[in-house]
Formats: sequence, structure tokens, C-alpha cells
Amino acid sequence: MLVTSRRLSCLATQFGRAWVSSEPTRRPPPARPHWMERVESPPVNLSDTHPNQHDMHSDPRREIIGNRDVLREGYDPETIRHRAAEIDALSTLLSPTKVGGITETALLYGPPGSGKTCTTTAVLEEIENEHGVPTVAVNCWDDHTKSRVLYSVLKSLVGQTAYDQERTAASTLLDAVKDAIDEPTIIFLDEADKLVDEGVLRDLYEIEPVRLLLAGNDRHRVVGNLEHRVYSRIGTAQDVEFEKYHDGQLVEILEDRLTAAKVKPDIVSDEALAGIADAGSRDARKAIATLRNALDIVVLEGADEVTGPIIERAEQKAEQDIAHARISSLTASQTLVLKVLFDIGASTSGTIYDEYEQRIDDPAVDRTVRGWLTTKFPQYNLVTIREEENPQEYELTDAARAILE
DNA sequence: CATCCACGGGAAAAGCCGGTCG
DNA sequence: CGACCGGCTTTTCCCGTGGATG
Repeated sequence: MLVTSRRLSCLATQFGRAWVSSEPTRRPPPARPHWMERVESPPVNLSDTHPNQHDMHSDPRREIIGNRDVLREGYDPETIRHRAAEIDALSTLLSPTKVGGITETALLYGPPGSGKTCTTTAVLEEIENEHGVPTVAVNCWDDHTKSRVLYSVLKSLVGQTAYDQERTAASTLLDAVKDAIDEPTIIFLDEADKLVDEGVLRDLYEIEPVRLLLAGNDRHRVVGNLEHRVYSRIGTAQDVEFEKYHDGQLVEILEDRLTAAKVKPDIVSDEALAGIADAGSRDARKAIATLRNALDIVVLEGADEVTGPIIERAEQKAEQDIAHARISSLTASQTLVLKVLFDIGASTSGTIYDEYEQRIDDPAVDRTVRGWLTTKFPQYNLVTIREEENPQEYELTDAARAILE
């Protein structure tokens, strides 16, 4: 099943480019700078803390997964597959001869799990290593406010700072960032559509040597209403669009991980792999999470191989882990709104609010609850909005419902 | 030294309101 | 008209700091 020759030949055709074939030089772990923790921290994954890793000496099961690390969220693969065009576009856009030239901004957009982050990270790493161009990456999901973005940028540029992240004025941080930048520098804001205050984009953009890379799910959300206020000043931004992987491509990506993770052969059949790719609904992040969970189930339950039912459970677990973590981060009041939704099913904001108000002593005001329903909860993938209804209705996602039971 | 309190700042909540739809 | 939506603005909340006070 793990057809090595197929993988290699595929690689060869995918990447004729020099920088790709210099693969092995990529990612010297210690050189992994600053923001790496951020990339790893995102939304959480309870199952990441799961079994083995330690105490695996006498455990015969350790044979099953040699290196589970490769399967964790945020791990940067050795090889970027099926993104040759995007890599090409990014490399051209960011090549050192252009950095410092005309200030341009690149806009990367595409659905979740379409390789935006890992592709861009790889290209940036290449540029930093080969050409000495400083690069900074910020995940705006974690750092979605102005001060946090600036703090994060500053920390990447100068290491530890004397500033207190929460307490120093954004303007102070901005000045410090300006001072720290004296040569062309690439700043990559991942999930830029999660920013609360897009003013920070303009602030960063106006620092002369800075070149911005913005990534998000759809172009409209990323540029959206900053079109006039910021975007026009940003000038001609170059778009790089990422599309969902096809199932076949996803299978190859999963095969790479299986090999790198040194998973014992025969645990995951071709058929199972296809099933996992299918469950991932063309989202690489989700597919990998499903694979990881499926293998954990196999290990924990001593199964012989990954089966259909295991894949199904693994898929649900992947979603629920995330939902669980998200729900834990909510306030009691916010959780109550979800419970109301759980009890009464899909409803309009008015109905939800009436019921919510009944159940709590000091309810938040309706505008606030509406804000949660339309922005925060959907972003957390806890609620979906049924826009076809008029007025629109809010409904819990399956994962959220499973947690609230 | 221990407490108290006013202050500065960001983030989140609350308030306001014009607009849409049936 | 009533119910709801969502952009924008204003207010409140919250917390570390630092100076004053007992």
C-alpha cells in the first residue's frame, strides 16, 4: 500500500523546481524560530496529548506508530504536494529581488485545510534561509487584536521584549516594531480575516520595508470592508488562490504522513486511507486529524487495522475535540445560549434570546447575544446560520451538540 | 511595610440606528 | 408594522502599575 515508488515519481513530476528538490535541507528544527509555538498551539487538540510517547519501551504497540509527532496539528511536512503553482507564485512574488522594490501585498485565500499555512511557511522558510530575508508569521486566530498582533511581530523580530503584552499601548508597540525593522521584512498574517481591528494592517503596511502576506478563507472576508480604508493604500495586491485538494491528492498527502510517522504497514489499507481522505471532505487538516485519531483508536483498543467504523469515530472525535476546547473557553453566559439552542433547536435570534433571558439573572443584552450568534459561534464552528430562512435561523453544529449532551 | 486608590489601556459589552423583509 | 440584521459608536469591565497614605 505504501507505494514508495509511486510517491517518488509523483514527487518528481510535481516539483522540478530547484528549491523543492533541495528538500532535505528544509526545516532544521533548532532554526525554527519564534512563532513556531504559535503555529502549534492553535485551536487545541486534546487528543494530541494522548498515549505513548513515553513509557513505550516494553510496549509492543509502539511498533504501530513510530513517530506520532508527524501527525500532530501544525507539523510541517517534508514535502509540499500538489501546490507547485502556488509555491511558484509565492516564490516569484517574494523573491528577494522584488522585496524592497515595489511594495506589494499578497493575498492568499482558500478553504480550511487547503495548504495555505504549510505552503507559505515552507516558502518563507526557504526565503529566510536562502536569502536572509527576515520573515514573521502571526496566526491571527490566536492573536486577533491589534496589540497582540504587534506584540507577536515584535517578539519575532527581537526575541523577548521588555513590554507587557496586555498592558502596553498599541502605539508604543508599533513604534517598537518600526524601530526593529530596518530592512525588507515579510510579515505573514495567517487567518487575517479573524482580526478585530484591521487598522493594524494599515499600520504595518505603512512601515516602508514591510511586505504583507494576508491569508484567509475567502477573498471577500480578507479584503472585505477594508477595501476602501486600507486596501486602496495597499495598492496592487497579488492574489494566490488555494483550492481544495482532490481526494486522490489527499490520499498522497496522507501516505506521506504515514511513512514519515513510521506507521506499521497493514494497519491502514489503501481502502481505509481513501475512506479517511473522504471523511476529510478534502480538508487536509481534518483528514490528518482523522488519521491520527484513527491510529490512536487502533492503539488503544488493540485493533488489527483501521476499519470503516473506526474512521467514523475518529472523524467525530476530531470535530468534538475542537468543539470541546472551544466551548470550554466560553463564559457561562455564552454557554447558556448554546444550551438554549440545544434545547429548542434551530431558531431565530429573538426566540433564542427570550428563552436565554428567562434562564439567567443578569442576561447580556440582545445585541451582544446576536453578536455571539452571528460571529463568535460560527467562527468556532459551534453554530451554523441557515440563511435560506427569513429571518435567518441559528443551529448547533453536530459537534457542538455532541458536547452539550 | 501593607493597603488603598486612581489611572491608563485594551477588549468586550452595550447602545444606537438605518435598513430589509414579509 | 413587527422582527430582525449588522455597521458603527460609546460605555463598561477588568487588570497591572505606581504613587499616596496609614
